[in-house]
Amino acid sequence: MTVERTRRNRKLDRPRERVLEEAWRLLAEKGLADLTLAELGRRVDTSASHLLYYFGSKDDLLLEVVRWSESQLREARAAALATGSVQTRLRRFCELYLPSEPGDPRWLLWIELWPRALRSTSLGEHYGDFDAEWRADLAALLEEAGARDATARARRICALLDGLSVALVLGEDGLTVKDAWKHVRALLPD
Amino acid sequence: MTVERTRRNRKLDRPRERVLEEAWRLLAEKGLADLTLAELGRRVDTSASHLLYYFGSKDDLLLEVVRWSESQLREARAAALATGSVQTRLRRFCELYLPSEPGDPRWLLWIELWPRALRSTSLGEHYGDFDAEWRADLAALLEEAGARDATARARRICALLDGLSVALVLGEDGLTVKDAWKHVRALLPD
DNA sequence: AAGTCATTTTGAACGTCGTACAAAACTGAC
DNA sequence: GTCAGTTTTGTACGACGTTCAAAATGACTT
Repeated sequence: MTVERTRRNRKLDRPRERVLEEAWRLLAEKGLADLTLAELGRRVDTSASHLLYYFGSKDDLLLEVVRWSESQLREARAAALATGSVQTRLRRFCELYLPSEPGDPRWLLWIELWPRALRSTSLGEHYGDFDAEWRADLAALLEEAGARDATARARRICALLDGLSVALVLGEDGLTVKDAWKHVRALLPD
Repeated sequence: MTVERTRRNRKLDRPRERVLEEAWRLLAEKGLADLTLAELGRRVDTSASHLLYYFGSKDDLLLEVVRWSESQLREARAAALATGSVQTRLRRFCELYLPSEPGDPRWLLWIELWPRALRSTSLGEHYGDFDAEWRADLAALLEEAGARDATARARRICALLDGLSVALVLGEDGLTVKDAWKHVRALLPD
C-alpha cells in the first residue's frame, strides 16, 4: 500500500545506489577531507539537506555506504572462494581484505567510522556484523585446510589483517602489500 | 639568550604539561566527543585561542599529547622489561600495549589521529616513529627469546596487537583482554 | 481540469567547532 | 615611567552537520 505511495516523485531513478556509488567515488578520488554532505550533494545534483532527509544523518549515510560496499565485497568474496586450492583461496581472501593501495576507500571509511562510533554509541551496534561475516568465511576456509580452532584462528588472522591494513592505508614506511601477505601466511596452517 | 626572554609572563608554571595532562584526563573521563579546545581551555583556565597560540593547531596539540603519553609509556616499558623471565616480560609488553579497557585514552587518541592524518598529510610524518619504538623493544625481546627474524616477527605481533586493540576499544562483542593475550601468545616463541 | 494531499526538495538559519586576527594586558629592561 | 616584546583574550570567520518551515511535485479524486 504505502510502498508505492512513499516512493513517488523521486528525482533520481535509484537515488540510494546513486548516492552511495558517488560517495565511494568521491572517497576514492578526493579522500576523506572532501567527503562532505555539500560536496556529495553537488555531485548527485541535490542539496545536503536532502541527503539528510534521505539518510537521517551523516553517520547513517556512511554506515549505508559501508553496508553497500560490504555487500559488493560479499559477492566478490563468494566468487573468489568458489574455485581453486585452499591455499589460493586463502590468498584471494587476504587480497580482498587488505587495502589495494594507500587511500583505499573501504579502509578510509572504517578509519572515519571508528571515531564516530566512539562518539555516537548508536553506530557501533551495527557494524560489528561485517567483521563477523569475514571471520566466518575465513573460519570455514581454515577448517577446510584442516586447522584446529578455526574460529579463534580466524579471529586472530582478521585482527592481524586489520593492523596491517591500517598501517598500509596510512602509508607507514617500510610496509607493502607484499610484506603484509607474508605476515599473514605465517599465521596460516602448514 | 631568547630562552629566558621568550618564557616570560606565563600564567601557568608548567603550562605544557598541565595542558597535556588535562587533555589526557578529559579524554579518560568524557571521551573523544568532549575533547574540544573550548572545553580543554576551560579546564586549564584559558581560552581556546591561547591553546592555539601555544600549540599551533588542534592536530599539533593532539600530537603533543601522544608524544607526552608515549614518553610516559617509554619509561613504564623500560621498568616493565627490566626484570623477569623473557616470557613474563613479553606478557608485560602486551599488557602495556593493549588497551586496559574500552575507552582507553591512548587508543582513543590514535583512533582520533588516524583520520586526521589522512586529511592533513603533515601529521603522518611524525607519529610513525612511535610504532617503531615499540617494535624495536619487542624485537629485542624476541631476539633474546631466540626467535629468528625478530624484526619481521615484531612487526607482525605489533600489527596483531593493533588489530586486537582497535576491536577492544570499540568494544567488539566476544573479545576480552584475556582473549587478546591468548592470540598474541600464539605468535610468540616458546 | 482543477483541487487535495502526502511526499519530496529546497533554501535559509542555527549551533558548534577549529581557526585567524587585532586589540589588550602583562612584565622585565631601560 | 616609558617602552618593547610576549602573552592572553575577545571577536569574527568559514565550514560543517543539522533543523525547520516553506515550496515544488505528482498521483489520486471529483
